[in-house]
Amino acid sequence: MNTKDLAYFNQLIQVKNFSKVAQEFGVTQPTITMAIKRLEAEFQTKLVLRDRIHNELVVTPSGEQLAIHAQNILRELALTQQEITHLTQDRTVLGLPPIIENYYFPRVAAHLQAQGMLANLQTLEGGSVWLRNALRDGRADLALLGSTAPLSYKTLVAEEFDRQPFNVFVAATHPLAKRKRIYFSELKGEKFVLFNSSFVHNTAFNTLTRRNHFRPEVVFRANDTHVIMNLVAANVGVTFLTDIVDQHRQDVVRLELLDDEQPEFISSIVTRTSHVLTPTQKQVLAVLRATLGDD
Amino acid sequence: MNTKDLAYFNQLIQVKNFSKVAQEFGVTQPTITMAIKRLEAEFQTKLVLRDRIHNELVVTPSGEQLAIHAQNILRELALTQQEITHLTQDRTVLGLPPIIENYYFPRVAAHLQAQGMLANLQTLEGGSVWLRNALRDGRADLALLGSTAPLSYKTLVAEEFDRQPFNVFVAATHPLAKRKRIYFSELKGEKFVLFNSSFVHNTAFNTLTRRNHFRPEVVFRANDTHVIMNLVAANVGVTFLTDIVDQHRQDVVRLELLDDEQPEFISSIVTRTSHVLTPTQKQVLAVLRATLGDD
DNA sequence: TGACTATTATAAATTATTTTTATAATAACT
DNA sequence: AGTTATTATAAAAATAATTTATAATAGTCA
Repeated sequence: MNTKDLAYFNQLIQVKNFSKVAQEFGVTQPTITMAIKRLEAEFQTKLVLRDRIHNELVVTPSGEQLAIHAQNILRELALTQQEITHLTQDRTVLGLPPIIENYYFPRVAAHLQAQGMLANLQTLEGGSVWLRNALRDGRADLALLGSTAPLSYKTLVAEEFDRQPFNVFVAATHPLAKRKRIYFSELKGEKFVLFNSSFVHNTAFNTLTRRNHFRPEVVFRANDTHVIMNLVAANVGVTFLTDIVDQHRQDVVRLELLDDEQPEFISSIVTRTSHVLTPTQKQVLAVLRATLGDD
Repeated sequence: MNTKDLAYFNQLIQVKNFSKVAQEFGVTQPTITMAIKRLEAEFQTKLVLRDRIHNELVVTPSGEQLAIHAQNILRELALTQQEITHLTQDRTVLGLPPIIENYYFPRVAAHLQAQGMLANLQTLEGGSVWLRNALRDGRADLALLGSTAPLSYKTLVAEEFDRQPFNVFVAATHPLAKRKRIYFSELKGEKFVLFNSSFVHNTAFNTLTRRNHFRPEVVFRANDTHVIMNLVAANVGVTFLTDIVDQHRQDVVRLELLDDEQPEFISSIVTRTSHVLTPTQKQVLAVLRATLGDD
């Protein structure tokens, strides 16, 4: 079976017009007719029907079924091409969410530079969820990801290297500032300044507010921890962050949480199950493990 | 790209001999040579190397990479064929682990029979783990599966319909028989008669023994709950089962567990994410939901 | 109604691809 | 050196895919 036929079919399912598909692929219309016929013969089933009454193409259940698998196969082929290109050109793309890039990466970068590996290394920035998908479809080869629960996917292998509790930060002048430890429920009624760009922080925060049955009043959301800390220092509100973004300021106090079963910021080195690592990628991985592992 | 080339390549990786692969596929040897050349041209990389010194075929990293994806693609194609066959022939294969078949299925069967659907329905028996794989590769279309944690896989959709706590069963003459509820830790030192064929029961049991730091003395394992119950009645040992396998006997007493965070026997209706259901399969699913859902 | 349009199907010719046949090349083994 | 096992190469043959040209079907509109 030719995968080209699957590509034709996949496109036909989308645009529901043989002639348009032919145009898009730069072939003539009978090519598409024949391709579909071949697939119908191969799977011994009708794939599309012509609804003359409403003048449109109807996809049979078998067609729907094939469409799903055709997509999977085409995705798999594209990924293969991506991976082999990275493999032969010795390209290494490391996915880094901003928080992890700020806190963990400088340490790693020094070691990588020392071994002359920073040159071949390309970084790809984005949120943890976005990067997970980038890793899945081959745009990245390795990634450091944050999560609240241990990552577990069939297509990805995650290796946890750090766990950080979430903390509450309040202005030094805030009534709670004298405390070292508080329960999250004590924040009921507080105003919050939150981190916008981190899916992980927000997930953890939402878990805690839901568990403690309150609707938080979020007065501002920022993408920069410095901005957040400045607002907290000015008593605009309190915030909820991990210690790894703390700048140890005089005017802001860190409070630990006393709650049982707190969410944690879990950092993991993640790779694709199906990916064969280049020597460089293996080295990068080794450096990541050595640098981040014994924390 | 022709998937036949992937099949040739996949086989070549296994047997590492062009001539043998040709034989197995009933083609001549240059066919294989050419197929590999086509793939190497397509992906612009060497896939295999000839190690003249050790006289064997070496697979390059790119080759390893392609091999992984070739397998995935071939599996996907086989699954497609399976699913379309079931779809066009209106075949429905329902996977049932023995415990679930005994307890839940009789109720369902009555309803299915009433609607004349029992004829087209084929059942496939096997352990929960084995059935999960059968479902994945298309040997089954639907399955009822037991598990200790909610099932969550990318390729499968699980719909929980029941949760049962595990219980301990002891002979009526056993010292613990007067109790209604016990802690699992109180079973330290007991002899156990266990269920052999259930992965789920064993997982749950192991979790509890590990958590309570003891090595259970298992004196017998059986595949039939009646055998187990007879042994328990005869005070050969105590057992650990869900209530759904209980036959409400006079000579055996059921004890509930008082432990926090007990494992549970979770029963789910499971289907494949990629699977398009036939009308019959939809009906079967509806009956399953209606019969099992409002418990 | 009949000309016109948009769409898909069919058949023969053409082109491209795959497989075979025949044979060469390489290197290990005796 | 001859033999064997293995893969590569080249030309011929066989298959398969695509195009060209045209038919078929049904809807649209004057």
